[in-house]
Amino acid sequence: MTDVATLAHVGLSTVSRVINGVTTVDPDLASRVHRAAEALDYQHNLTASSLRRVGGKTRTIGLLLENIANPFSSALHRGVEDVTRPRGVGVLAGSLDEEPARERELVRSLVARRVDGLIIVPTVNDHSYLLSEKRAGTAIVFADRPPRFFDADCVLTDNIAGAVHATRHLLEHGHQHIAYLGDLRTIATASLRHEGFVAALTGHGLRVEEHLVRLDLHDIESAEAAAIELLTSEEPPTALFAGQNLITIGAIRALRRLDLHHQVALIGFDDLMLVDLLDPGVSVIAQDPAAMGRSAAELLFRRLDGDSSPSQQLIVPTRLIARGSGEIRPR
Amino acid sequence: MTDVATLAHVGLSTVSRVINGVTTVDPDLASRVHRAAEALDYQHNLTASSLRRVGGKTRTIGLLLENIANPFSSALHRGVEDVTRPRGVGVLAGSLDEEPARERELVRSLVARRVDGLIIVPTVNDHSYLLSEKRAGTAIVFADRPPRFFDADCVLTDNIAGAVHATRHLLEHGHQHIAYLGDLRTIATASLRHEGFVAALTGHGLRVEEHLVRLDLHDIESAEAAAIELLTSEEPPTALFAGQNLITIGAIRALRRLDLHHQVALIGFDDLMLVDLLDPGVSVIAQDPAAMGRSAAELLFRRLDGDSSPSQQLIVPTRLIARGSGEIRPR
DNA sequence: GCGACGTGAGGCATCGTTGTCTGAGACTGC
DNA sequence: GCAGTCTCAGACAACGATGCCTCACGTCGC
Repeated sequence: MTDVATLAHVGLSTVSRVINGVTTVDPDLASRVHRAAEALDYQHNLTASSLRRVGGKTRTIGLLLENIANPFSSALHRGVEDVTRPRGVGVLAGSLDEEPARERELVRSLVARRVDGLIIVPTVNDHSYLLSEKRAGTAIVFADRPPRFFDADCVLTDNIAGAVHATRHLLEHGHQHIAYLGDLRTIATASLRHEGFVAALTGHGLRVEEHLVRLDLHDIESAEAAAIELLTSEEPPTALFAGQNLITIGAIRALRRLDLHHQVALIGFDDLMLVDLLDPGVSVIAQDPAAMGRSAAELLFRRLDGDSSPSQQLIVPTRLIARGSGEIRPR
Repeated sequence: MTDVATLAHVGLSTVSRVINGVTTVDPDLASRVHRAAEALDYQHNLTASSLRRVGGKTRTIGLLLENIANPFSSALHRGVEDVTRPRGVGVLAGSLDEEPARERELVRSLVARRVDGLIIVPTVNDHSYLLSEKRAGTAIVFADRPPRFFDADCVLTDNIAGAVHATRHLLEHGHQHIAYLGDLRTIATASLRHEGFVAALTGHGLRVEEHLVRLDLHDIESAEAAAIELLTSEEPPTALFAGQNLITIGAIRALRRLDLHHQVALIGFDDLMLVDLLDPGVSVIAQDPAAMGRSAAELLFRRLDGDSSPSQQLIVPTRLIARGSGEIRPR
């Protein structure tokens, strides 16, 4: 910048003014500055700029996802990007892999980089560790899962309503023995879905058959194994409700392996690509991760723009997509 | 930091030394500094630090992908993350959506943030615009697609070999009339795959039947339409080779719509989730995007660590996964 | 006992910017 | 013609850290 100033025969401040588009600069000087900047291929340094600027915004936010590579997370990421990009804000994303230590470690490193805000799909079950960051002025929004012991905006899927919807759908198709395959109980969304499942059954005057409930499944293999075990047991279910997309895949595999995919009903929570091409097509409770990402980013920017109203909870509705597997009736 | 120094009754430099783990500090002073930092919940400011440090590394890299949300890109992203994380390096990722203007715009914004390096899956067909960044010391690695008019490391899939492999596989199963459905010709990988297809046919003594070649397909819908058109034409192909995953999905849809999925063979380039559960399973040429991401990141760090040897081209092999659809014989 | 030397702490300039202050010069109104 | 006002450019300090230099102090050798 000094070099540009020297070459253009102007003061340092004038260069700064020109770069920042201040209008009260003589057009002649401005064009000299531009030519000099061009000649030296000068690149504005945003880090130095945000260091000096009042408020010190870095125009960068942090995004903590379960796993960047999974379709739900990456769709959410894209939703966030669609909102940040027009504002010229960068996104530093990281995967937590359900490890609480990583969440804390990544938050630390993002705070050290002085991100303006954080969007977190949390794994930790106590977020009081974020209090000091919040006091320091970092805006924080939670997505998909709510914060615990901490007050912040969040964007959630209506997990209970979705699970109730799925379960009722199966009940309405005549099923009395519905199995539930769920993710780790430590994951808030997983326990809410389980809750919805239980609520729908009891609301329908049925008892939950505990032998048909399998929790703490976290990958395709364990879900497949659990489903096979259930389906080959003495009192097998006539329908399966899979609490999450990898579990749904495991369930599909199990049903096909046992050649029961036309007999036993299946509904999965969260949509999957290509399942419409299977026979039968897999019915799902679809979430809208891209919408969640967009909403989370919008909430974050509202805070960054100075909104200090009480924290909000946004609920994104789910929708049932009937494709065949959820409409199979019991024999 | 000044506050910490005051509270701990030490000099500013000592605080800096303690924070940076310099060992020549009196343990007594060090613990006083740590206590003071704790009490004030002091957070190290990495941006200011990298501004002052010699070399000025920000410990952040930029990653430009086709679209963060697509499975290939997000797997590559995860591969990059797995290498950057242990080094405490952050990743700023962005989607280009095949728009050259976005590539230049994003590179600009990343350079303004003074990233240490860039990993680019390019859309632009002239990368000479990167010369000044390279001179300024930004390490640059290309992934999936090579740079043009610019010298840099790159990590590529063996597109020609993969396409040859797929085509030969179909030829070996007796097909003489193979259709090719390809992505935008402006995309380097797409044109290489087409090239491989042509090479395999001519190498087998066959002419390319131009009426069976459809290029510039970029989404599911256009691919499906093109496939339907081919399959319902007067001289329909007995096998399809789909040049990319969305095209493969379009082809699957078309075959099912026409109920030809058990008659007409199909091989897709790039693997897809769940296609093993379809009937028939879809045979594919699988790439390894996570490995590409890891390799790209490793090449980048080698440069950042000072390696200045001539630029390398790393070729990641593909592998054919036979699942049924590619093994259908012509009638 | 004194100078040379090694060790570790503090002072100060500095990284690349921007915000504030000052002042030169033009312009207006009486 | 002069005071007052307005406009715009440049000098300078500061953002939060680190690198270099200096200096105090203790140790060692002669």
